[in-house]
Amino acid sequence: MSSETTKNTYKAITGKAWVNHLLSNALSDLKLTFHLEKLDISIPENEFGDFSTNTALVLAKKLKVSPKELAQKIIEQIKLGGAETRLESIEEKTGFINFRLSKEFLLAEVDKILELGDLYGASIQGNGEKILIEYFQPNVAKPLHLGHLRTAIIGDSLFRILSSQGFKLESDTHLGDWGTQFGLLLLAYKKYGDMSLIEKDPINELNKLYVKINAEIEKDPLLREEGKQEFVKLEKGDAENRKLWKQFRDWSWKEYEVIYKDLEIRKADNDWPESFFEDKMPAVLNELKQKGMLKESQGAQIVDLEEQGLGVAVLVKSDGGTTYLLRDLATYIFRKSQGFKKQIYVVDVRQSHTLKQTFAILQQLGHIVFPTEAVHVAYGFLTLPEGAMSTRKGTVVGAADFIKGVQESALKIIEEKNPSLEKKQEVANKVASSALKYFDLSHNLRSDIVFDPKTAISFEGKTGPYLQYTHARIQGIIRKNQNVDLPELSVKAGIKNQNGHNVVASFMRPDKSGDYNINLHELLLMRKLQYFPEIVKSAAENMLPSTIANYLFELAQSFNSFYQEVPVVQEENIELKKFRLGLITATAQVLRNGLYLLGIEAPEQM
RNA sequence: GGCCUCGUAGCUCAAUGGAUAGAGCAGUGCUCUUCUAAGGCAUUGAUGUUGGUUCGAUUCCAACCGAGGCCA
Repeated sequence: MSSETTKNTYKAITGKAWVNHLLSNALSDLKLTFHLEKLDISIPENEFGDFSTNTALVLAKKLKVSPKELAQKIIEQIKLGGAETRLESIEEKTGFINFRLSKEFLLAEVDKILELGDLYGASIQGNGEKILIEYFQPNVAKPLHLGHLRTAIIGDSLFRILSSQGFKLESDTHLGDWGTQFGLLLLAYKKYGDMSLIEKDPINELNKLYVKINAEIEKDPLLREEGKQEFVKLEKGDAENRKLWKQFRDWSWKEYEVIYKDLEIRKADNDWPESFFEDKMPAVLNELKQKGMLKESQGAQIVDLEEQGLGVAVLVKSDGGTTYLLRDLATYIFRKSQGFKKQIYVVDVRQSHTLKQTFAILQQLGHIVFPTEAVHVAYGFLTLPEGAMSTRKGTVVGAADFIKGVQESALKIIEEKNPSLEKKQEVANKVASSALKYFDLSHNLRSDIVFDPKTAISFEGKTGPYLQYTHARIQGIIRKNQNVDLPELSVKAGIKNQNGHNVVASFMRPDKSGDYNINLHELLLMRKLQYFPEIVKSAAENMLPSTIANYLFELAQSFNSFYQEVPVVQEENIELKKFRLGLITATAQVLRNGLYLLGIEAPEQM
C-alpha cells in the first residue's frame, strides 16, 4: 500500500468507525455477534484511551465467563486480524477494552481538517430527505420576551446541525395571527386606539390595548361578544378590519426582524401562519367524521383518546370556536402534502400533552405511519431566579431590550480590553449574541433552566465569548505569521511544502527512542480534534445541540492549555513551527465549524 | 383528582446502565518585560430519603418527601 493510499484510507473513516470496524470483525470471527444487540463504543476519560467498549462485560454476563479473559480474547482476535495499524494500543482494564489511536492517525486527521475546511464534520447520511422544522412562533401584536428566544435559538441550531448531516431542511414560523383575540384587539383599537402613540411603539401600545380590553370585559362581559363580532367581520373579509389586521402583522414583523438580525437567526423559509389554515380545518373535521372518530360531548366536538391515556381532545368548543389542536392537525396534513418526510416541533415542554394528542389523532387517521415522522423537541421551561416570568407581577423580560443591554455591556468590555479594535459595535453584537445562544445551547434542552441574567450574559468561563476569544487568539497567531517571511505558508501551513512532500510526516519521523516527537499538549489537542465528526453525528441523532456546545468548550480548554505552554511564533525550528501552525489552524477550523452549528459567528478579532 | 417532568457542590449546569460523579461561577493561593489575562495553574466542596433489579445505578423499578407543568 502506497503512502498516498494509506492517507486516503485514513481520510475515509473516523476513529470511532475504525474501532467499530475492528471490533465487529473480531466479534464475528469469534462468533459472538449473535449474543449482542448493539455495539457500544464510547469516549472514556482520556487517561483510559480514545475510545472504549463495554462489550466484554456485556457478553461475559450472557456467556457466564470472566469479563477480563473475554476482553483479552477479543483483543487477541483484533490483533490476529492484523488491521490495528491505526491504533497505538488496545488494552483491557477491569473488563473494558480501551483503544488508543496512533499518532499517524491523529496527524492524518489534522491534515483532513485542513483539507476539508468548512466541510469537516459534515456528512451525506441524511440523503437529502426533506424535513420541516417549526420554531420561533411569535404571536402578532404581543411583545417578545426571553421565552421566545429559546425556541428561536434551539430551532436555528437544530436546523444547521441536521442540514450538516445531509438532510434537506426547511423552516416554518407558524406565526400566531388568527383567532378571537384579534377581534378583541380590533375592538380595543377602535374604542381606545391613538394612532400617534401606536406608531411610535406599535407592539407595546397594541399590547396595552389588549390588556385594557380584557380588563374592561371583566366589568362588562358583553364586550366580548362585540369583539367576537369584529373577528367574524375579519374572517368575512371586511375591508377595514382586514387592513388593520395586516397593519398589525407588518408592525410585528418589524420587531421580529430586529431579533432575526441581532441574534443572527436564519429567516424562516416558509411563512404558513395560523390564518393560512383557517379554510383547511373543515376538511379535517370531515375526514374525522367519515372515519367515525368525531364525537359530540357537551356541545363540543371531540376525539376520545382515553384508551391511550391521553384524555379527550377538543377540536371545536361548545361555543363553535375551533382549537389550536384542530389547526395543528390541518397544519401537519398540509405540510406533509408539501413532501416533508418528517416534521419537528421546537415547542416548550408545556405543550407536550396537546402535541401527543395531535400526533395520536394523525396516527389514527393514517397521516403518521412511523412515530419518528413527527417529533416534539420539548425544551424546558425558562424561569427567572425569583420564579416564573409573570405579566401580572411585571417580571416579564422583553427580548429586544434585554439583547440591547447585553450588546452594550459587550461593547463596554471591548472598549476596555481592545480599544484599537475596528468595527467595535459589530463585534460587540456578535459577542452578545454568542453569550445568549451559548447559555441556552450548553444546557440539556430537556431540563428547565433558571435564567440568571448575570450568568447568562457572562463573558467568562464556560461561555460563548470564551469560545470566540479562543478562536480570535488563534487568528492572532496566524496573522503574525503571515507577516513573517514564510512564502509557502498557506492554509495548509505545516502540512505540505512546495514540492508536495508531507512535511508533518518528515518532521514526525520517529526520534532515536522510536517515539514520535510530539509533546503532551499537542497530543491532547489532536485527540480532542478527531472527535468532532462523531460529536456532530450524535448531536444530530439525539437532536441535542448541547453535545456540540460542551465538546467545543473542552476543545477550547485543550487549546488554551497548549497556548499557555507551547510557543508558535517564537518557535525556531521551522518544521516544528509549521506543524504547530497547521495544528492551530485546524483547531480554529473546528471551533468555527462547531460554532456555526450553534448559530454563533467567530470574529477574527475581539 | 388524572397524567407528565424534575430533585447532583453555596449558585448554574454535565454525566441517555460503566471505570476515581465532571465543569463553570462564587471562595482561596499563584500567574501579564513572553503569540489577546474574556486566559492559564493549583485548591475547598455534591447524587432528596428508603428499599429493589444488576457484575456495576445519578441513570431502570417501587414507595415516600419536595418543586414545577399540563388537562377537566
